[in-house]
Amino acid sequence: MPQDNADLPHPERDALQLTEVLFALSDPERLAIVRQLADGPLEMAQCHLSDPSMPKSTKSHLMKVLREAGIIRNQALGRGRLLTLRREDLDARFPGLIDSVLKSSA
Amino acid sequence: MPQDNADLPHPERDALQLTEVLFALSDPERLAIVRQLADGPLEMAQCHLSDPSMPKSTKSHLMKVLREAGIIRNQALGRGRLLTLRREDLDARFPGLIDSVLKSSA
DNA sequence: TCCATGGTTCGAGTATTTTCGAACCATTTT
DNA sequence: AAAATGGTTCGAAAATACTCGAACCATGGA
Repeated sequence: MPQDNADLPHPERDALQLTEVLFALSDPERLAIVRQLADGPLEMAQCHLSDPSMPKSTKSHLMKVLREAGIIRNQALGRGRLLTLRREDLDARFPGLIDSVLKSSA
Repeated sequence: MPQDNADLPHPERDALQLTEVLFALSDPERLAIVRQLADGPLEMAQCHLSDPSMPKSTKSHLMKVLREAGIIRNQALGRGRLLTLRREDLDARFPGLIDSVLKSSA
């Protein structure tokens, strides 16, 4: 019986709030995650943080803030999680924002 | 003896931090202030907040966060203060960022 | 079926931000 | 010089956010 629940809530495109997005991006660790996802989806286990010894609950919380802001999609994949930057939604809602943030943080 | 002290510290252009800027912009009240300054400098007394009854110490603190992030300049003018969006510094450091934020919040 | 792997959730403690009054400072006006 | 105007700074209290262990959940492999 695959795909029971384990599905996390994601805000609709139209519900994305600029200030929430900016807040989520204002943390260096979260921004680093977003940058890793800029080149395409990544399994969460392959998404590494600056501090490799960080507890998984903390890592999970970082992802939650990004997901609830609508910046990333977090879906079940095998026994792990696939993270995707919601670039199309972000571009539609806040044109140029993600591009400039990614370029500025390069 | 005019212009004794009363001069606040402002970060140099090169010292601006993207995450600090994003954080400062992530508050609705602060973002609203930035939008008012988009059309040119404004005397602080003429810069109105969503809640007109907000104490002046709170207003001053909002300005402090924006100033310390390097988003606005706050200089003495007469018996008040002149607020200026540091658009050139921001554009030089984070091309397109302020434009997209201003457009997205319009 | 049992176990290992990868993650989420919850709760409590900690740290950071926000809020706001009181005190203070500078400039202009009277 | 005194008072009014416009702001900053300093605490301290309240609200938010972060951190992390423990418990739990789902999937895949032995």
